Amino acid sequence: MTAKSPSNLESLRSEIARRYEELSPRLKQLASYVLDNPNDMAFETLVVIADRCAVQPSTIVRFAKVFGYRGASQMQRLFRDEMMSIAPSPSYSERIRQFQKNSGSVDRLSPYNVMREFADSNIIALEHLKETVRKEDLDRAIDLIHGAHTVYLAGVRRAFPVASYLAYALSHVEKRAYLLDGVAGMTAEQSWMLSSEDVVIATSFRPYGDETAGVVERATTNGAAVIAISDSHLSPIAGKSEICFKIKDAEVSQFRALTASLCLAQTLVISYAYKFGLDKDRRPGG
Amino acid sequence: MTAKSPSNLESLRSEIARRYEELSPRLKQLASYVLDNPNDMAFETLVVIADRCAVQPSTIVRFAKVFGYRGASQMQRLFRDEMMSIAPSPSYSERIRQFQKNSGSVDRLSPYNVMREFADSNIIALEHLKETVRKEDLDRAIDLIHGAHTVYLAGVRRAFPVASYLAYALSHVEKRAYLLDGVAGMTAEQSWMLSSEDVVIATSFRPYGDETAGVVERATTNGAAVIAISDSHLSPIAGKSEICFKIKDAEVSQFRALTASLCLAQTLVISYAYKFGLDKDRRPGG
DNA sequence: CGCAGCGTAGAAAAATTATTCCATTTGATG
DNA sequence: CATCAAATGGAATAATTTTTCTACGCTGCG
Repeated sequence: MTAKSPSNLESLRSEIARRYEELSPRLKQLASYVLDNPNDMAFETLVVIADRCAVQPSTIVRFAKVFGYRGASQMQRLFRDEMMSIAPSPSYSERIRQFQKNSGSVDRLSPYNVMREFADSNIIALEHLKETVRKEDLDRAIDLIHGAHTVYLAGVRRAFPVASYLAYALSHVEKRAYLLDGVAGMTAEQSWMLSSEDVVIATSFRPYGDETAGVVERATTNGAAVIAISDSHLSPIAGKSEICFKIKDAEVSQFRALTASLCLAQTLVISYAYKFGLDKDRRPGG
Repeated sequence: MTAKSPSNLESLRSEIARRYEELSPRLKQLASYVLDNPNDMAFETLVVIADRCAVQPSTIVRFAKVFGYRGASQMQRLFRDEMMSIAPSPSYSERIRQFQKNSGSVDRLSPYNVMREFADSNIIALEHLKETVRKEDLDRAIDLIHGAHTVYLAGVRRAFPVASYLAYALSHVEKRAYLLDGVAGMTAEQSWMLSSEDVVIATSFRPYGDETAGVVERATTNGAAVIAISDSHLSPIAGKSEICFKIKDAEVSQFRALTASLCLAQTLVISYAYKFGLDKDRRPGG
């Protein structure tokens, strides 16, 4: 009876369904509960689950063993994993950890391997991005951009490439865009122009630059909406923003990448272009 | 200390953000982990969480108490509830079906799907990068950078973020780097400085900018080595360069990305840092 | 009617997990 | 430089959760 145990929820499900008829009454009872309440299975303790389907805790253990698991905990893990993969922040850190564990060895620091490692980390970051960015935020951001007279881009140091890319790309989809580049130390003067008709897209990563925070400050004072791209809800720009995209970019031994942030930036621009006019045949990305 | 405790994740989040500054170092450490890894909070045991953010289990309990909970378990419940509400009854196949419906035809241009498509394309581009970049080129490029007195960065328009990122990153690993930004129309004057001791990293994509080509021209005249990052061996900068990395970046309906190029840029900088000194304890990627 | 075999409940034991407590460190202040 | 309060780590303890085990009851069959 203790043979192969299904190693993913899907196959466990079908296994339960398949063998349902041959189960004893109590196990049937439990089986249908298991199929109907996967999230209880993921979160609750045996006592709670047992209680909810009027069964003894030990029955759950028996059930798990019938399906080839060592114990109920083992079976529960399937449900948790499943949930993890659906849920908002699907174990980014977990995957990174896994990945970094694998890549330990002698020649790890050779340029070629650094590149591979970087590429892989970025891939993970992009997958993470797909799973964490919320539809609604994107939609709102794009509407904000559409409504704006001019979009101002703020970002210094590591965030500067993001800001400059946005300025470039927005101009190419015929959206008025102004890069607050601080040339000639005129950040303050530049941000003075912000009005309630405008939108600021501020990008800032730890350690947060004062300049960007200053721009955001000024923006809120002047009534301009702020879209933040940042790495934490604790960032000084997150609090004052209309929408905050929390991006988790790849990191290889302390060096952080921009891949995910730029992917989001591109999404914003292109979605804007798709949604609000701009002749599709043109080549804004050239 | 045991006052009102936030009763939903959202308010806990903002409460954490609000009081972040007044927290002790360890609690801060935990706080940012808590904000960044909600699913770990929901699923893992205290020991595991504690381990992952390099803190004692007891610290988590203390943290929970600071925010008004009776214990860590109480606080964890919030995270679980949140997750529950997000994945109401996440019949797996149901979800899959949902997803596939979304990504077919009608709604393909919705921001959310644009982002997914973009992320996927970038992933493919990164896979491609891993396969096409040659070890030897990387090694030579890094040696060139090492040998250079100063590294000059050239790149306009779409290539500008790459150049600016390189300038930023190189400075942070203590390599003299100078961004030829063309401010005040001084590209010519700026590139005049190039000497045979220097190296130029020139980035240029179709349609190739004259400015960058001009810099490369000047560099070869002055005897400076050129490392090119471009999309074709036929590009005007490819011919005159010591090394040319041919990058195929992702492209979603005419809009091209920068992911692969930036990944390569990061590889160059970090490999350089690994290979030639720089105290590893420092944080150049900040 | 008694016996065998399975299924079950529930208590007891084992394992795991959360919390408390105290000694030590840290950092600030007079 | 001594002193104190706050913060911290880590072991001890408490709570809980899971698993095992045993005894009981039911059902079918000789």
